[in-house]
Amino acid sequence: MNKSVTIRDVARRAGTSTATVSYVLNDSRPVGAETRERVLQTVQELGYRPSVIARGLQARESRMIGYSWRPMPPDQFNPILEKFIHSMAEAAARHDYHVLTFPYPQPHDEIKVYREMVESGRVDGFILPNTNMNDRRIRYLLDVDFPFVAFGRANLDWDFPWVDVDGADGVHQAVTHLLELGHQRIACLAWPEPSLTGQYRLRGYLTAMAEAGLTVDPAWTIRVEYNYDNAYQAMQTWLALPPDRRPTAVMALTDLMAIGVMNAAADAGLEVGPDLAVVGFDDAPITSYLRPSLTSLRQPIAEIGELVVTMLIDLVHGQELDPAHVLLNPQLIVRDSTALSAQR
Amino acid sequence: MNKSVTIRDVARRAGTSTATVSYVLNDSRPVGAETRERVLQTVQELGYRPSVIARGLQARESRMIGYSWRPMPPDQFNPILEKFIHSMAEAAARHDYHVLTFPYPQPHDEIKVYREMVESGRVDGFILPNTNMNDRRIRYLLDVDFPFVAFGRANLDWDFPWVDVDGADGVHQAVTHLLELGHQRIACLAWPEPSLTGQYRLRGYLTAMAEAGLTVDPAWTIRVEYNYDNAYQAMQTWLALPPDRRPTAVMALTDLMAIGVMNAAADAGLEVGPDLAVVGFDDAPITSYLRPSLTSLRQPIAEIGELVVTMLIDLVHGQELDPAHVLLNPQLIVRDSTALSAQR
DNA sequence: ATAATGTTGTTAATCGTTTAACTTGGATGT
DNA sequence: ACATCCAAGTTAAACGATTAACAACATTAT
Repeated sequence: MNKSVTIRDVARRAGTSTATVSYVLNDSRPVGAETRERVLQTVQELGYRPSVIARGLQARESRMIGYSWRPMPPDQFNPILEKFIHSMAEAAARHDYHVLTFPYPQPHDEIKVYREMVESGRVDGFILPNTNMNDRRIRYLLDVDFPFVAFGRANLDWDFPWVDVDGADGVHQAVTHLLELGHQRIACLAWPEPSLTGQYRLRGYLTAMAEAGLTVDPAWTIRVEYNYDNAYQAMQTWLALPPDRRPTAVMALTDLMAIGVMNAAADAGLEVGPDLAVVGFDDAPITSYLRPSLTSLRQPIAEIGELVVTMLIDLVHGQELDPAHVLLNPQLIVRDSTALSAQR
Repeated sequence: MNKSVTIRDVARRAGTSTATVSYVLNDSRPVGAETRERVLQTVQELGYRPSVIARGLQARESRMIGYSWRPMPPDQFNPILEKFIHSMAEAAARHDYHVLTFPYPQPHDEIKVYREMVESGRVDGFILPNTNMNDRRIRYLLDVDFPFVAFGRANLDWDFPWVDVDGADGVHQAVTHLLELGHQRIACLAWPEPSLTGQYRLRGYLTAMAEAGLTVDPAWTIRVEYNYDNAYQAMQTWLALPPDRRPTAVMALTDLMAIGVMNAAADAGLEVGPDLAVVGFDDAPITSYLRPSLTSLRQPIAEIGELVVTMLIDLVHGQELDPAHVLLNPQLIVRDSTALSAQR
């Protein structure tokens, strides 16, 4: 690890003061053409690069964006994480920022960990995923007035910048698609009450059904914690309903739950597609390789990653956010799990 | 964003010098009990927390670990990334380090991006995934003597610290399992020649077959670029072989390729498991939900993440690495895709 | 001719820590 | 009684940049 070259080395070798070197490098004040050339030349020769730390101290900034996500249990997957981080990292790099990932805090330690980051000057702002009502992280950051942009919404009366996917619209699209296919008894495999995202998505289901003038059998909505087994069992519950109440289509709030539904149906001898339509949410890469392939809702993850980061950087620079709230529509990707006739 | 409180504020309020505050906080020199108490008290009151940037400047360190991975195309998935980053972030945090993720450089820009990180003092070291022979990143970091730990191996004559999963052992385990089930015509769906990981895994196949005294039909090894379609087509090629040369089992080098194989077989009317055994690699969460569920090799990802980070931190602190090279065995998870009789 | 202005450079303070070197006053040893 | 040593502080110099304030000199205006 070779001793790193500092601005002083450059100045000495170029026969100028460090100030001049700095002015040249940052174009922050005119410098005589000749001197300028000499400095640039020397910078090249020595391979000098300013220390981001020293710069950070002077400018009181870290040029780091904090990001922490709720890790999945080993039997589940997060189909969007990779793309999300990567698009954030890319957008950040374009502005000379970087993404700092830190472990998700234990339930009641959130504040402690975030506070640490804030007070030690580790980061200039945060991107917050997995938001929910009364989110303690949001509450804290609002209280101390620290820059952040959320991926997801929270309390309506909290004013903070966010970007979110319109789950209601997505599910509405999907259910409308099912209705157009002729389905009437459509079920929705939802999440427990407290999940805000779950609420929005469920609302999309309910409004689509209402718009179609259909009465929704309460049995068609089952709320379960997010995992495979719960989804599998939920489908079994539906299969046990009398034929005239049994759903012919299921809207599942995630792909993994949709897979549970598909497998339960297949195990009961149904053919997914013709006998039972299934739609998922997230459009995980695996969906297209499943048999049958799974109709799902694709979130514009790359766009969101890019957006939250550029918004955050604007915010850090003290700018007002033009739209401080952005709601993006997911895209319905129709595959075989909602096909009326057998595939292949 | 409240004006942050500095060590000077603490010193003034506690009626001492900043040096004393620093000594108290770092336990770097004895301080009188009374003064010590007063300082700690004041730190509490003001909620003071040292600036990591100022510290970094003084100590010439960033306490950041750089990590960049090759992103997957949208139709593929990286089943281990999330767990890996998270375990790294966790291990790092325990030592007051953090993980900085940056976008994967374009093929010939690797050095540029890494050099930037090194020379600007952004990070104190790197974790390098997706290594390969003649890896430019490794070559560069070795040349400038900058700390890093690789997840994966490279040229045998390059001396650098790494942790890797023993792909040869993993595939050997799997093929042995297939042999024990009575399979003799076992195929291997491999990667193009240049992939070092691919070479190791393929070797495991060849040695297992050799140990069993079986002659390997050259047609049983097909090398393809990593994706679903190529795997699907490879299986079709095998199915077109005359019955006495047609494989009854396939070892695929990744789960996604295994899925391609399974689907091609199913489409050809075979029942995966009884008619054709399939084994994958990585044990993606999805494997257990596939029909049939997929036998696969699980890598100890969390352990690796923890290991590479602690090794790197030792390295950064100038310590010699006890074992500078660690080879971990994957674990074979047997599921239905290698079951002899139909499932359920 | 003199003042005002512009150009190009330097000096030195600053950001928030750490830490080597110094001060002070008391205790200890002979 | 006097040198020595120790304990417990403080002072000030880094670390590597940025930048306000100043200086020197040339140019232009009056």
